[in-house]
Amino acid sequence: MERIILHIDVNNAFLSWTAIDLLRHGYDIDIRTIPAVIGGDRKQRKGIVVARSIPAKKYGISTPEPLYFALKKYPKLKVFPPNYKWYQYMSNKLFSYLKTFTNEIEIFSIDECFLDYTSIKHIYGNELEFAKMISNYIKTNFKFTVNIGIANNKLCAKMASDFSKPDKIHTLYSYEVKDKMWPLQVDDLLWIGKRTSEKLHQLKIDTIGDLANADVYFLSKYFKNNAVRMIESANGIDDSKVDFSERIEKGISNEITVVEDLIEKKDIYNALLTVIDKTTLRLRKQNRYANTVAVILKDNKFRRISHQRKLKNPTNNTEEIKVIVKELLDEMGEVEPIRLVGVRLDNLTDNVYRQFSMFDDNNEIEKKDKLQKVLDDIKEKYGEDLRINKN
DNA sequence: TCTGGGGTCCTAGGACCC
DNA sequence: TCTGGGGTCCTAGGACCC
Repeated sequence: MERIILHIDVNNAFLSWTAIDLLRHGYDIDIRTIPAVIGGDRKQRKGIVVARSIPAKKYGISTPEPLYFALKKYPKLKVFPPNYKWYQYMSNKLFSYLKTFTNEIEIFSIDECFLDYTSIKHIYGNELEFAKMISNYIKTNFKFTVNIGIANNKLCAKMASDFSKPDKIHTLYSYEVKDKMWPLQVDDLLWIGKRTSEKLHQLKIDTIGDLANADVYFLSKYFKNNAVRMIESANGIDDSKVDFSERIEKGISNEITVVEDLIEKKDIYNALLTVIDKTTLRLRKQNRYANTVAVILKDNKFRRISHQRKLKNPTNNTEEIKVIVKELLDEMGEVEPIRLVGVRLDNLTDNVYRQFSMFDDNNEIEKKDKLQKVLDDIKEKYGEDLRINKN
């Protein structure tokens, strides 16, 4: 039996959700109807456009582009800060509603998901009618709009939801791929990013149809194992399942752009300390442990440098990770002025299987973990910004 | 005053083992 | 004065998504 997959995508999610937030607080303009963007603080060097309204798009404003450029294109542009907690709330509201129909929903990001309609079609009937129904419900009750793509697999459903916006429902059934997808630029195909599309254009592969009919041996010379996947995608072939199991992150990371470039190693390390606190706390909240620790830096020329280390024993202890981060940072030697510092904890496991060596003091390790728990509890109680004075 | 932050997956090359 | 081949693990960096 052929599968029926829906891809549901919130139109201009962050901007729409901020618009709703503003309206409910008495703001008299719906920022979806004027040239407006959601953007970071330029003084904090976070000045990029995260989302833009459709009127802003008409001035050529795109995402993610520096706010500086966006304002040059349209100086009267309205800029609003992001509110991620609110976005998460709206996101949950949407997904909870969709889960009243089926649990076969894969949350792809904060504002989009796949829904496997195959097994509920006999209950709710024709998928197009169903899509219209949920689309209307969301618009009426949640005050934002979505695009819905309907297809026989995830890839085509996602491609379809992207066709034209906002508040639209598109189908891209397998038999429609040739007519609806092949004429599009190869750049529009999922998983074909900037680098790959540049290479493809050099090879005179410009449309998705060109790629669909390209010779796999020819393409393998340039894209290795990817070539097969790319050609399959262009033909609208995708066997991947809607994965509705609870998503467990493989690794967690935090990074922060610093206000002024850091030159001294000790300043870089100090900036990393705050990041480590944040990341390790997240890890402990999940009751998990990291087997790999990585330090990530971005220099003033926007080059990323990273060093990582696989650990002998998994840990989620802040102090232990600080020591490793320090060592990794020292390993990196001389670096250019640094604008971003980050930490990534990888290869996460649920249980600590500590291989205590006979030289380790088990009591010491247990004490450390207990102290960590006490500190976490204090932070929980008094807020994360509390800094404990060490004497 | 130009360029965020959080993820996943892949690859090339080196180390090391048999 | 020659020097394999396969496999696994690890690291650094790149590409992609939102």
